[in-house]
Amino acid sequence: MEKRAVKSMVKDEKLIETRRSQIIKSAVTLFKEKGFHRTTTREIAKEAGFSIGTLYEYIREKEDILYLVSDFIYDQFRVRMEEEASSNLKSLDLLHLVISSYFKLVDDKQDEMLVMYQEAKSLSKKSLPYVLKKELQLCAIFEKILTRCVEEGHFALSEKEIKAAAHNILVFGQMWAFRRWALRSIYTIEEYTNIQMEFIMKGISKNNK
Amino acid sequence: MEKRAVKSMVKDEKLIETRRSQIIKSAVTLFKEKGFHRTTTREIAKEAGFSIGTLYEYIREKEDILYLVSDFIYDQFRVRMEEEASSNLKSLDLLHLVISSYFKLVDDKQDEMLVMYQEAKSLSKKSLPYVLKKELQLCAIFEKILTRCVEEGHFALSEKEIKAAAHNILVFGQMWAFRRWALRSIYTIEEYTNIQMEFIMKGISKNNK
Amino acid sequence: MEKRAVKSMVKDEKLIETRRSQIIKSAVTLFKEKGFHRTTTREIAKEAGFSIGTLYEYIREKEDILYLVSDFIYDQFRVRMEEEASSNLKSLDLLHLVISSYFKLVDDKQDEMLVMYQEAKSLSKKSLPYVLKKELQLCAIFEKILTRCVEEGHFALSEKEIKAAAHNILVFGQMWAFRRWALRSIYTIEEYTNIQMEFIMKGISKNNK
Amino acid sequence: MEKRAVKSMVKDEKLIETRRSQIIKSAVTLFKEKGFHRTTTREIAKEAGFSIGTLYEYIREKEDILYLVSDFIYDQFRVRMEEEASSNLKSLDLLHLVISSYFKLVDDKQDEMLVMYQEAKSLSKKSLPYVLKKELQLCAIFEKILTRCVEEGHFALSEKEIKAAAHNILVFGQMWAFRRWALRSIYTIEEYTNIQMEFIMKGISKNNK
DNA sequence: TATGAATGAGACTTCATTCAT
DNA sequence: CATGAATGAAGTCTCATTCAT
Repeated sequence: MEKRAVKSMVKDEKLIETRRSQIIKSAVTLFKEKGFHRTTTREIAKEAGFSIGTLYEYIREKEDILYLVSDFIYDQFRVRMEEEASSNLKSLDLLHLVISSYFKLVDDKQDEMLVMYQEAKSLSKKSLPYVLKKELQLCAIFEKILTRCVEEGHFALSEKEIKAAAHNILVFGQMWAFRRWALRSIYTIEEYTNIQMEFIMKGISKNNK
Repeated sequence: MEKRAVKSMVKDEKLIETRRSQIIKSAVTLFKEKGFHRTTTREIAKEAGFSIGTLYEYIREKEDILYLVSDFIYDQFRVRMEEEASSNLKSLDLLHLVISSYFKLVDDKQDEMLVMYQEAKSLSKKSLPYVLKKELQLCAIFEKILTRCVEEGHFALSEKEIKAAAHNILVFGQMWAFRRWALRSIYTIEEYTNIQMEFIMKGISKNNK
Repeated sequence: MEKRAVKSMVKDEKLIETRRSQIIKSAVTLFKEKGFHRTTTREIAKEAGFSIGTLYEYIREKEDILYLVSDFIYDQFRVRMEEEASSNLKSLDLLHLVISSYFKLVDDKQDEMLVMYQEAKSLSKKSLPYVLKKELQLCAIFEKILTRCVEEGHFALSEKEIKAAAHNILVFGQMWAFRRWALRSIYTIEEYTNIQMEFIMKGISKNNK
Repeated sequence: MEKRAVKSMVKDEKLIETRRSQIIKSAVTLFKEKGFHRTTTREIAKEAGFSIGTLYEYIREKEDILYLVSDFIYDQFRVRMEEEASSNLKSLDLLHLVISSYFKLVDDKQDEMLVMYQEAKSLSKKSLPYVLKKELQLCAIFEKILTRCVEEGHFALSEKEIKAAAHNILVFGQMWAFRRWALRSIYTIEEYTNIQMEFIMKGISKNNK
């Protein structure tokens, strides 16, 4: 199974989906502001426009909400990036494209990113593996493109170097969210993208050294 | 002032120092395990070996503990890295040295790092600026060395590129802690250091592109 | 606004009223016995027959209870006295009537009076003005009657003397509660009323001196 | 015994007296400001200029301080008033003199008065009788003078009326302290004294009615 | 299904009092 | 006699979760 099941008292699957997306939306708004621990379930229900009782019809415990949120955000990212990654471009161009649209996405979803990276550690042992797996899926997108680049001779990277590069790209995106307190006063997202893009491309380049 | 004052009811400065380092030690142990929010002040006091009353003789509120912990960890890093950074080496060698000892340090203090990066967001508006400043001080260490390298003609980097590079180096270190769930199964710290070192050095290198 | 708002988490206004009067009743009982400061919120909840959590659904903080109690007691007095004060009597008879029924009321609500006068000083800056205003409303009832008496030529009192007389009457009532340790062993309430009534009537009389 | 014994660990009686008057002075200052319950023993010790440990060498428990304070204030009043009461004047003049100097004293010691009347109810069962007795002693001063006045034919008052009058006088003084929130904006102490003096004198006068 | 009042464990924090130095 | 660090009981308040309606 790709997703961890979150038990609901309600049968109507459609309704579950509707309610849960309301929950997620409200939760993101609030977590952004005050973090997971300082947000109460009551607040989430209120923000979502229904009662605390109703909230608990769609989740079993507070932690479920954090999982739903994380899951949702990751899916958003994955879907968008897989879309880009399926473009019919030459591998090197694709790499550029996906990196820069990833950065753009991060800038767009800055708050969501922040929530995810700051609250992920609050996930229970039960949920964490699911979320980490999603992170690896994002990683895999870059790995695949990088592998193609290597296969097509653009770079000469070992397996491990490819993995490292993929992680690095991902983290460079996350940085823009979690270090925004420092970065935003120095760079626009375009500048940041350019500088990091060059850093990455040189960092995985062949010759040199 | 470099540090935020944390009020204590006790007068004996020596004792304050002793007790506070006991508090810090215990807090790190517990935060590591359960995070700041899930750790109770009672647990911290107990772990430190004294009563809850005594704990509150040395701090004013729970958040003080998080500040003390952050402050302590940053100081540890800064001191160690400033030591390294004052080595009498040629700039390029110094860069290598400081980066690799920084990575070693991160590996060593993995738990502390994790605590710091995961709980920093729980710091109050009051404490946060002090902690962010400390992060920038670490950043500055790398900036200085990079600037020297540029001045000595090893790289051709703009001001903004230097800053980006410094942040990147710092984050590559932090990654080892906060992505250890993925990285540790792929790399040893030495491998990780080598790969990232190469990535960095190429990333800031002159030619190529 | 005449009353300070006390926030409740509960929406049902009827229920709020019910619960709050339970709270007030319990609080009076306990404050009587041990005073505001020595009474715990837990005890109040228990006495009221619900849990501490429920108590806090109807108040925001302990001090709210004291305010509710004061407010309630004052209202009781005001309502009863305004009723009497609207009797269709000649002014002088009305004065006698209202004074003696006020004394009777004080005797009746001895405990409540005591609580109010002993704990009022524990009211926060936030609540105090509201309660003092209520005290002045009681005062005003006597002032009005006295003014009519003066207008009808029964007494010759200046504005300031009227105010003093009103305060004196009020305090003579309160005395019966807060000096009961001394007075009850000397007088019955009827005796006390008679003696003080004469004292008052002579005290504000015309001739003499 | 006139006074309740307050146990001390220290033998030197002189020292006990010195320290206790320091304690009383500090306590009055603080009680004035925040009341007995909100004042901590630590604060009292600090205000008095010695350590909490030392404080507890001279008292057994916090409540002792309240007793000492009450006892001290009453003594002040009694001493001053007995002085006045022993003047060689005709009874009626003496009554005027003692009443007006009592009112003056009350105005002078407004804060102490307030403390006493507001915190007395916090006295334990153990101390209360002693303090009430002191209040009765003050009462007795007026009773004695009034009795003389009656004996000398100035008024025609029964035993019970004398007692009531004495209580009334006392309470009129206290009022100036505990209703100062209302009275001070209407009267100066001289006005207040004059108005109440007339009220009292008429209130106990013979003829009329 | 939806509601929201009720619950109570448990969190943080204070402070009177003790006792070794 | 003086000190002040240590103690821990007890207080206020919060909030996730339940359940009758």
